[in-house]
Amino acid sequence: MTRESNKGETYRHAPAFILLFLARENLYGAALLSKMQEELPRCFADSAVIYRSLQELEEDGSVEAYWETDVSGPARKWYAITAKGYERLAQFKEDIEIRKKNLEFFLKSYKIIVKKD
Amino acid sequence: MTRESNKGETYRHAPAFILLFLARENLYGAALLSKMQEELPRCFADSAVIYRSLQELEEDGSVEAYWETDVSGPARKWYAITAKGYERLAQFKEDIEIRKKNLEFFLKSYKIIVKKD
DNA sequence: ATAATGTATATGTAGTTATCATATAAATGT
DNA sequence: ACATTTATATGATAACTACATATACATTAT
Repeated sequence: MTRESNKGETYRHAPAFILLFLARENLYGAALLSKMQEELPRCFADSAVIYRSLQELEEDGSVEAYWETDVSGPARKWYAITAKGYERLAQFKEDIEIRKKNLEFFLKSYKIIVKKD
Repeated sequence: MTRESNKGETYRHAPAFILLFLARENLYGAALLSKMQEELPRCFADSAVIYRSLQELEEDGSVEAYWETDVSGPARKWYAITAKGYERLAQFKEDIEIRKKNLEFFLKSYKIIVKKD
């Protein structure tokens, strides 16, 4: 492998997980990142992934944004999931179920191969 | 999203799954691809992924190759997993367990959000 | 006043990965 | 001879990732 760096562990989950978190509550970018880092077993996101994915989701119409300027500190751009975002979230869910099955196939087969728990 | 094409669903599993299949039995590229397409819920691999990943794994020392020329049809390049390949497979297993947890987090949260089975 | 710090959004860019199409080659069928 | 089948391999473009860096505003310290 050219890739011995052990980097590149995000696996394109970003939009799916962002929509998931926004389905629970409206969030601005930095808060979204914090929540993900707290709650995900291994968080795949850094601020670049978050902000760029949010931009893409906004262009796509999956989320809507509004600025909060009346708080202390720099303005926050809050995001809310839209009807289209819920549709995409449902599609991601179908996709993730299949991906999970693939991973389960791997782990089941691995267990047989190494013959130990 | 710039990416409305609904393509790009491989998520970098290729080397992990190739090593898994080679841990069960030696295979040549085309046979490996067939097995994967049969056994994986959604196969992420096409022949380009298979052959390029096999090359990378060979350069890496994770697999060894030998040619079979005494069969009908074009020569087959068989692959066997090495000790180093088993090490990498074990690393992939650790990685996949965590990724599975992320997906389970997604599905569990999704279930709560949509409030239906 | 102004300099440093903290919070938040955003982008530059180089390296890596994925996709689809296409190329090469040998044996077999007609 | 020519097309078909099986098999390995690569070219080119698009997409994605990672880490660094930039921009901006407000608060706090000097």
